[in-house]
Amino acid sequence: MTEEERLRADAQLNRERILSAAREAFAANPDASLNSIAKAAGVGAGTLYRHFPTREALVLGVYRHEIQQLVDLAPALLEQHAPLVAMRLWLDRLAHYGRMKYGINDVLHAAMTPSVLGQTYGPMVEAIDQLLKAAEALGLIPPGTDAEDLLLLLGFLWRIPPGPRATAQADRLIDLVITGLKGGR
Amino acid sequence: MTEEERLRADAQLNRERILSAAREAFAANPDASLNSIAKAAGVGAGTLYRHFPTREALVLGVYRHEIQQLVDLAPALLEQHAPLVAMRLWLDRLAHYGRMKYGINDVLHAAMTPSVLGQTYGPMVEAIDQLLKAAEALGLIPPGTDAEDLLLLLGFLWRIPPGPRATAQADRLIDLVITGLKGGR
DNA sequence: ACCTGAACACCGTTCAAGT
DNA sequence: ACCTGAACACCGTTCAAGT
Repeated sequence: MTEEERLRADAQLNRERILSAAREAFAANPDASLNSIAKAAGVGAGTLYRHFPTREALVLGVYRHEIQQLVDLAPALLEQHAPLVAMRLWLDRLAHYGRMKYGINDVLHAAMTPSVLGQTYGPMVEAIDQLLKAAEALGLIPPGTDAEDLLLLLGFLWRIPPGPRATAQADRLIDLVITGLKGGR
Repeated sequence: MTEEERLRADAQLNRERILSAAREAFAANPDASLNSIAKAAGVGAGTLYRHFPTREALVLGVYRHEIQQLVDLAPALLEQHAPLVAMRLWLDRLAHYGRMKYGINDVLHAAMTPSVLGQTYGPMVEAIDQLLKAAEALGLIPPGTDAEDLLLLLGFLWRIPPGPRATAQADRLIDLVITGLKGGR
């Protein structure tokens, strides 16, 4: 990233310290306070706020790579599988992220909101759109399903109550969604 | 309610003052602080906390009647319409609640969580179950869909971004869900 | 039996002062 | 140009003291 290069050396170091401390803190407790993260990072509160003006921005910074992996996975799956199989596998992967307790729930929620910082929202929608378009092209689903609609619908994935039944419930609901997508075909 | 009758007269009055103040406060701002609500109700903070130990409990108290109306609506609709039509109308109503900005989003979220205070969760699941069972009985949908699954899935209704497109988006997604329920029939 | 409201620990956010 | 950290206003929650 060019933006990162332009930072002064100490600023760059602080940024990495904050991200590292936040990663640990969120893993232990998704609601960790920003002040406590700043302290753990050995950094003034104001420094954290300049690097990450909002809580969402910080969470997004922490999970940037994970989200990118998810986005990159869509075209990769489409190369190796039939569209609806790729869709299914991608949704399983999304559900997997939803189930980890790293507080990634919040980030995906943030990634789902077409907010100002939505550098992540766009790519997520695009990934889903690729999957939809591939299935449409083969006539597997009726055309016209909106990728943003689907992303909104998929929000249930990170609200599944944790526990041994979580995976089965996710599977059942993904089945229902895919059936809905096929629209009677 | 027998419990309410057993309250001392002043306690009963305070309870009503709190609910009334909370209703107004939440209408203006769903994130209104509990202290500010206690002050607006002319009541000590401790009093609010004894009546409603958690924020959820207070929000639930405020919207108790609205939720009850929604629950009662399911059997009423089933008497006058075919099961899938009743389902559709009920979901429209649910979406309508989701769209009002009264902070009812929070309450429905609370009503969806099988939490300790779930006096509302049970009835909501039951209402959905009635709609599902009626459709199953006529073979309109395959048997076995779990009402709790469906309620979880429906969470998108109160996360629809407000605006002129909200209604249309809700309609599209409800269509998709109903198609998914029908499972190819 | 119920209520009050000061007090506590903590939160997000800002900003003067430093380097 | 960037950082520090005290300070501010506010939060949820508790609990001794009242009636």
